[in-house]
Amino acid sequence: MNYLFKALNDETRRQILEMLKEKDMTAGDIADAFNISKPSISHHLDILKRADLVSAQKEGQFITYSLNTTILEDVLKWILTLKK
Amino acid sequence: MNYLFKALNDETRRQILEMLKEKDMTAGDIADAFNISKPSISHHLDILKRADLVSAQKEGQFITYSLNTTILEDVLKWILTLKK
DNA sequence: TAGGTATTTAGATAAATATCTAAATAATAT
DNA sequence: ATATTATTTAGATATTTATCTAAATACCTA
Repeated sequence: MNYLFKALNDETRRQILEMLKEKDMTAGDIADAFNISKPSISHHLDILKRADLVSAQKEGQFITYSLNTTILEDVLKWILTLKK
Repeated sequence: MNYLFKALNDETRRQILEMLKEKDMTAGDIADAFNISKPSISHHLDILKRADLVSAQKEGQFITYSLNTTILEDVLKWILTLKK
């Protein structure tokens, strides 16, 4: 739960998730969408991956990232229990 | 949205919300439930208040905090849009 | 195998944050 | 009025985190 909230607590990472909602993207394409260095984006992707919010598929030279929404169930449940 | 996720990104603060779900509590009672100094808890309560996740009612010498779940709708909506 | 492209890892740095103690504020009670 | 209790504010510190540049790794192609 901690990892999840940590991963979601960053505007850049949330935007990455929103982009991946539309379509799978390579690390490079994701990085190009931001005014942030590739290593920094790589770090953000790593955090998202550790939180299981995205998955990575190596395709030759490229690494394609996909959104994983199943883990979001946990957040949803937690919030819903608060709302009684 | 940023404030909200920031506020939720802390185990202590999430526990406070869970406690307030059960019943309203004074700052002191909340602080007593943790192994953390009162000023630190006061700071956490301030962050929750700024995020509009709790409200505070002054009752004489005491300040009673209550959970405010309406703002959680925003988080729910954001997550649900990700889930398509 | 040599060179190019995609991505990550390593190491450094500045900013944000959680925590503490001490002091300030505010209300109550003697 | 003074002391006591509840809470916050101020200031300091250690840890975490987002970012950068430079270097390493991995794959592809000629």
